Amino acid sequence: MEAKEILKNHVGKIIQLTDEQFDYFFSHFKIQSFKKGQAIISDGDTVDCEYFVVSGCLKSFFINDDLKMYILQFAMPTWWASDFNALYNHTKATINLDCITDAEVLCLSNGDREKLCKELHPVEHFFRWRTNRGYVATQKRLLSLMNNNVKYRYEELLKMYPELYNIVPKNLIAAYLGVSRETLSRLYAPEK
Amino acid sequence: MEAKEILKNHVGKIIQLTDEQFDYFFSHFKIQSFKKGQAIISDGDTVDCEYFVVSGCLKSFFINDDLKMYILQFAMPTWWASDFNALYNHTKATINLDCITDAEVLCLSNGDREKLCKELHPVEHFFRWRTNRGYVATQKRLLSLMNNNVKYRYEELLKMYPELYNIVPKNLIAAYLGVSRETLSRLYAPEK
DNA sequence: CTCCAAATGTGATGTAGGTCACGCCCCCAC
DNA sequence: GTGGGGGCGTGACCTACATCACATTTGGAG
Repeated sequence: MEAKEILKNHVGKIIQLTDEQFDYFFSHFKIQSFKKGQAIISDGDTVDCEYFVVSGCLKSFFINDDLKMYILQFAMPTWWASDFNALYNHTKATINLDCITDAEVLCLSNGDREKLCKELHPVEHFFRWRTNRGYVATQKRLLSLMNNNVKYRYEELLKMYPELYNIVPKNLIAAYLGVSRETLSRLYAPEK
Repeated sequence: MEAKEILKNHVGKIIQLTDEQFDYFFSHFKIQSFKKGQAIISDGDTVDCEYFVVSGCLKSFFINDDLKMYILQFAMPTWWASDFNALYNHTKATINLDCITDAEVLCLSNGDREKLCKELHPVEHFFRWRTNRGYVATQKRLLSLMNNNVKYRYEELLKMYPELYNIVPKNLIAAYLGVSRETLSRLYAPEK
């Protein structure tokens, strides 16, 4: 399916736009292709865009002073990713975004999003809906991190996103769960 | 200051409404007063409203099977609180909301919020802005929970919200940090 | 096919924070 | 005043997970 179709489908689940409106909306996106391992946003960058994933898989992550990586989000097709803090507040990136697999994305600048939200009321509604979902999901993850052990969190993650199991190496899963790769590896080790 | 003034000030920082528009907006809110310790939302309730804090301090929290409490949010004046997951998705509450101190709130129903968002484009913009802030703040907290130890998180919290130190007992601070009250208490114990 | 790097498994040991138990203080309701 | 419950400190011990070290497997580039 075409990138445009995928976006149209996705947006169409939440709001109705006429074909002309959607064409206008879509005209603000730029399609970009990236190779596995390629960086889209790096720590310290100026962040101008958010990215709608058409194909492939991205990760957004934070690297701490000890070079330990924590993954904020895996972004699969129809997910949106960026360093939203830097994007909204016009600060330098503290979050990295790169490609776990080859990927195609649709790129929308902060300015164009705000322009579109102003011009087309339904678009503003769409982005409110999108952020609501992210907000609620992040709150749930925060609670799960405090309340559940690694094994439970791992199984929840795989239940929610089974496709990750095949695409994403375990060390990255561990970095998402906030645990060392060794501990994750030992979860299903036979009793000694 | 009047509840209406406080809300007007808060909303006015983000969007411009005419006086008539704001009066109309405000007419959908109900003011409510609660006593210290009183519950606003309890686990299992149907959740109809979100709450804008005019005075006092609320907490939203989750209780797990072992009756351990995890605090999602302290809500001070001009903050919004609810079980947003239940509210948006029309499910039963899994999050509780109650009063740490006597409190006055402005209550807005889910239906009225959606109606206002539809009728007044700026209102939709306001709520998008509000959720964006919550989303970004929750992501930061998630990273901090994975990356920083208790002492650091405690000091960050007090730096960000110094007023909590005087209002909120330490066992609740611990429940926010995701740590036992004993550990929090030992943070500044003299070396043995 | 071959080789190297990335991914993964696993043992030994260290440590932050949890849990349980107990005691004190303070404040407010009666 | 006094009794009781909430808030808080602290000792003893426990546990989940981190860290370091090294071995083994695997898959993709040449």
